[in-house]
Amino acid sequence: MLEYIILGFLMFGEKTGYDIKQTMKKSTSNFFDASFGSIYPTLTKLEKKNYVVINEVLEDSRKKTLYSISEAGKNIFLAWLQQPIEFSKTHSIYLVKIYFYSFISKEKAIDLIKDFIRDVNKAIGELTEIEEKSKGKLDLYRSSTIYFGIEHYNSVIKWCEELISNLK
Amino acid sequence: MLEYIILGFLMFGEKTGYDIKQTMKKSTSNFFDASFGSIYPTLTKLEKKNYVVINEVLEDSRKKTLYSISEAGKNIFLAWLQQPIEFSKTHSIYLVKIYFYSFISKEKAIDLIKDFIRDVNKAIGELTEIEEKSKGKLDLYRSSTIYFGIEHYNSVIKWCEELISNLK
DNA sequence: TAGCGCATGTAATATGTTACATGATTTC
DNA sequence: GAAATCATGTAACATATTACATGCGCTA
Repeated sequence: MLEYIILGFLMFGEKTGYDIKQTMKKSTSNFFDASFGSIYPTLTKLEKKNYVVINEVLEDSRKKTLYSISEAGKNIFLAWLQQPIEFSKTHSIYLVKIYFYSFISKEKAIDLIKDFIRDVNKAIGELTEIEEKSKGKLDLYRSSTIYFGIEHYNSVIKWCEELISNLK
Repeated sequence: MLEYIILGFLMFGEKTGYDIKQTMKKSTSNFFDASFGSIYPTLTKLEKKNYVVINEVLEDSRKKTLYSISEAGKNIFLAWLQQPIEFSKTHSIYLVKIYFYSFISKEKAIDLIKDFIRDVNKAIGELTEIEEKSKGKLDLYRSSTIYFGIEHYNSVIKWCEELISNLK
């Protein structure tokens, strides 16, 4: 999976491993993120498969390893992209915990859910900031996914609040 | 994670590994699921830690390995449950793909999104069936998570439709 | 008697995170 | 001169999936 996503980011232009991590943080992190510990080994793997090409440069007196996508890389990326969207059920650990809340007191449950709402609101704030900054810079698809994140988190909060009011 | 979730299911009563899988399918699979290949080894691990107790029985001339939660198991489960809900960003692979749709034609993108909507609708149908069957049988928390799934999928469809209409 | 559901389990494989390790450059 | 950011990478560890392997009991 990560292989394709990295290729996707390289479709927008050559990048270092560090750049990829930054781009993820500022764009897909609300629905997909990866660590350096997976990005660098994946880039090495992609290079061995000849899907990316390495270009060592000295930029601003700082040496960088720039990766760019090869023709073969573009081909397999586009083939993947045109395959049906796999409908994978979203792994939401927060729901799992709430699922079992009948085993704790109502008051404790409400407190925990309220704390959670605070965290979700924080995430909305971060995403809104990203949305503001990227205004006009992104294509419809990319800006829609950010918008989706905000909408989704809002619906999570709404659901939490309804749950609390039903509990009372 | 799975360790706690299995303990949670055992809080409702003793179960076999197979039972746990079935229960997940009929309750949490829209936001959390596990395979036999992870359930059985986890049960063994929990037994070694003395968090569950094994009870080999012969039920309907069929031998079963029933697991029940121990006092120690209840304690660590409840301790986990009362800790703050970790706000983990949801991993949604479908969004990743759509994020890169600027690299395919608008027509192709619309077709793929429409196919996806069909799959999501199918999932809503399955969840609605589960909701119908469990009506009145579940506590507020558990029924809320099912309701959440339906609401969430509906919002995914709404978002997809808006995206399509914006594309046109 | 074939196939399905019940029931348990292992091995190979995939996939990724966290922590560690290093070192340069830039900003305060 | 300290701290933050840029930049790359490895090793230990965690976690889970898929495929395989096995076998019983029920039903069409």
